[in-house]
Amino acid sequence: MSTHLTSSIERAHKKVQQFRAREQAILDAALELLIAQGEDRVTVESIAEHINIGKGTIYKHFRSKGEIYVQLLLDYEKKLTNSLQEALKDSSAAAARIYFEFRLSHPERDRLFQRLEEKLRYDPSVAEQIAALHELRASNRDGLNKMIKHRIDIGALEDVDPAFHYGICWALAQGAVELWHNPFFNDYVGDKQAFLEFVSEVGINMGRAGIRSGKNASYKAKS
Amino acid sequence: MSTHLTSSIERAHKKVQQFRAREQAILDAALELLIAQGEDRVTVESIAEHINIGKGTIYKHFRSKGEIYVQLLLDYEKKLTNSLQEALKDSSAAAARIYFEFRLSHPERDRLFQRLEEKLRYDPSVAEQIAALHELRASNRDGLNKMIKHRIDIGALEDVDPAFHYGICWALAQGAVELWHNPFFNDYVGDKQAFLEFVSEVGINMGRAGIRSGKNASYKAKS
Amino acid sequence: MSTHLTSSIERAHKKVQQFRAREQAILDAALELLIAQGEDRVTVESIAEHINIGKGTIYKHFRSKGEIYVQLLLDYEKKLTNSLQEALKDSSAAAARIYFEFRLSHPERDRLFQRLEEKLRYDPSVAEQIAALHELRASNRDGLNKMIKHRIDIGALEDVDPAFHYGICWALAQGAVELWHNPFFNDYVGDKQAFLEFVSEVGINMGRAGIRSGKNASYKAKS
Amino acid sequence: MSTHLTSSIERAHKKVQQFRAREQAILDAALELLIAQGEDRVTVESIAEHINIGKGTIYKHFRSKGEIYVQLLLDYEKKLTNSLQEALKDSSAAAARIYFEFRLSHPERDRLFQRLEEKLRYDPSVAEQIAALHELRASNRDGLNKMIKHRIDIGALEDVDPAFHYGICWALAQGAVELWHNPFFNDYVGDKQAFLEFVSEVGINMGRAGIRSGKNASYKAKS
DNA sequence: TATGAATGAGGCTTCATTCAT
DNA sequence: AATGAATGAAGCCTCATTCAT
Repeated sequence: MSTHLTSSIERAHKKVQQFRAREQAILDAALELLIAQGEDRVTVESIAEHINIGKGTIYKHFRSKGEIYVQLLLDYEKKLTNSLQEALKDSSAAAARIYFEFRLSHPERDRLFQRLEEKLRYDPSVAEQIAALHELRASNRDGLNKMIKHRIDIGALEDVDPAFHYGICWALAQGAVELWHNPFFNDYVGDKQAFLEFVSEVGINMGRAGIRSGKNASYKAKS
Repeated sequence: MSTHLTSSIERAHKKVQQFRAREQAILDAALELLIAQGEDRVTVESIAEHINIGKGTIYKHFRSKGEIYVQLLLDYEKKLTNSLQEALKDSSAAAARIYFEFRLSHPERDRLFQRLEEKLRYDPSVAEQIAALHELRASNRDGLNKMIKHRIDIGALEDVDPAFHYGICWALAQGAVELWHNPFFNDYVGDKQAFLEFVSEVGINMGRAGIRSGKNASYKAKS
Repeated sequence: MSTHLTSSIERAHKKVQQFRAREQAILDAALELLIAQGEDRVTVESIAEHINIGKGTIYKHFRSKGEIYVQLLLDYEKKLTNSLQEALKDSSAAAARIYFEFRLSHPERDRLFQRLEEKLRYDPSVAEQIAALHELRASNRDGLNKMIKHRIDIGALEDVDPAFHYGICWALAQGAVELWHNPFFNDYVGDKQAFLEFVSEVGINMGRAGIRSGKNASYKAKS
Repeated sequence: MSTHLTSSIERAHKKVQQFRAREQAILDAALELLIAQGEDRVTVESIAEHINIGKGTIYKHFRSKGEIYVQLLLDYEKKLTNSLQEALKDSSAAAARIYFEFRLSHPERDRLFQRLEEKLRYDPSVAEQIAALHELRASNRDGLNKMIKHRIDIGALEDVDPAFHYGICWALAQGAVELWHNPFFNDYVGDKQAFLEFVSEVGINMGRAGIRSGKNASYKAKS
């Protein structure tokens, strides 16, 4: 009886595990296809076929196509959070480096999530998860912000609104990612990998104090 | 007889003008709706309704939905070309400023065109126009390139592959545009306009010689 | 004054002539395009463009696209009528030869008209003209019929319902025309022209008395 | 357990059968409507409505409207193949009789398929199936050809290019089928069924040696 | 629970015909 | 009379989601 009970529990446990695994398989398949084919060409059916399950099964795990995508967004943001967490412990510029490296190491992925988020931003059926995503991102931002402030205080960064420092890093990373996918540049920039390194380098140094000329511009923080 | 002839010509002329005007109305409506609703939510029918014409009328002016979009792309690129032409006459940094200002002055528009181009890039039905677009852009790029080279020669810009300078400007502008649309940032960066100015400022100075630390990185030009 | 009047009449006359000529031009263009492109690919616009007139002009001459096509049908049938008229004066087999030659000399045209007629057969807007067409054809048929009867009487043709003789000639001509357009046969029958000659030959002799074996079949006329 | 398994398999089997049945229902509905209304008036929606299924369902079974039609073509040609196979075993004229009977027994169907094939012939989306169709037909043709050759050798058929014999049979059958649909003839030929028998009879005897007069025509095989 | 057949709203495009100039 | 811009019905096809088994 005891063995029976145990095995029953075990079986149930195994089932739960399988269920979880399948969920992950769906997410992996979706991500793979999204990167390979673009956001507009992936259908629920193609995801199901790619992992040999029925289309209906996907709807046992996710309430809509959108929910698959938000989940991907959340997972991605969590990874970034984890990477930053460590680097933010001291207030060095290390976090900036991590940030750039994280985003630029897989430009296709990064851009995909940008696009995905746009699609979902005003979809009421995933509003809740989008809110969770933004919360996560706010925490990352606040961590970086704190670091930026500290570096402004010690004179390492120019004294402007810390949001500007963050924003410009975001923008440069974002732009580099877009550029990566632009075939027009692919034919023009010879060594794309070297270029991304260059971007990181520039990005990390971008806000250093004393390097810009427009010292009296309106956006300067009033000391 | 002569007046009659004249008025006949005039009438024909008027007709042509009206036709052109309608074409422009379609383009304007398309642009307006694209910016307001996003690329995926605009239908041919909605464009037609927006200016109170029949769906079929649009196909008198454009062979496909895609052709409307390419036309918008071309018009935009031509405007940029005109703006740059002037500034590129001397080889100062003025062109860089123009470039940033042009792209950042209407971020919604700029981003829209980015997205549009992606959609059309491999659409065989507009391949020809896309080629024309790329030609135009290449000429802009070459103009900027020449200016960059000159500024490297006089020591004003760091001596790396000129494509890198161009690329990083493109990327920063691109990223700033994306950021502009990110509601997450909208809530965070207080004065968005000031931020864009900051971006321009940083962008223009980004590649100045002697301001970065990573002097021995692989991407440095061998002197 | 008289000259003035004359020239006025002349001008009016010329105008009428031009109008007629234009009508013929429309018909010619339609026929040409129909043969070149197939019945389903010809549009009213393409006809107008082909002769450099406005689309609307066509509707000054014909009330609908269908009316253009019926007119073509009628003209074709009239030509056949004229050709037969002569040959039917004596009651020799000459008419049968003329019939085959007429239909097989331009197989594309013949088949086109077959198709056109099908399209129009139940179009109420051209019912009247279709009736006229059938009347014309009936007169041709009756002429042939009379000849057939005579040849049965003199023992030159087998004694079956004359309609059968007519029908089988029609069918063979029709079939040969279809075959002419079948690419499957084009690759198979080496000398298409020779084949059509063979068809004519067989067709003319098809109903000769005393050559078939099934003498007691149900369709035999009871003598 | 065993019963459970069995019933599971049975259920799956049943499902497959139902799917097949529906596919056949679509084909049947399409055929019925095509014959009743003509090739140009049948829409995908009308087919769906006719068997009370959704428009989209049809696209689970066929990739395009064209694929429904090719399937009909293939099924038809296969039936003919089966019928001929038997008759071609000996080299008598039996196959010719079968051929005529097959085509003339359902003239509407035969003509429809002719028309359908024309429509699809250059549709790239069904090129593969059209090729299969032609292969099937070529095999039928070759079978008949062999029989014809044999009958020429034994002096039963006139010594002309065997393709001519085949072609003329095809043409006569084709023409008879066309005639069957021509309302002009419907009013004229009293007993249509008897007429078709007459056609068969004539067709089978058409090429018999020694019955034509034009013995020296260019198309004659040089003995 | 897993399945995949069924659904139908929604999008793009064509073209005969009308009508104001 | 000649024009050609405008129209909109009609057709094909896609795909997220539902639901019976």
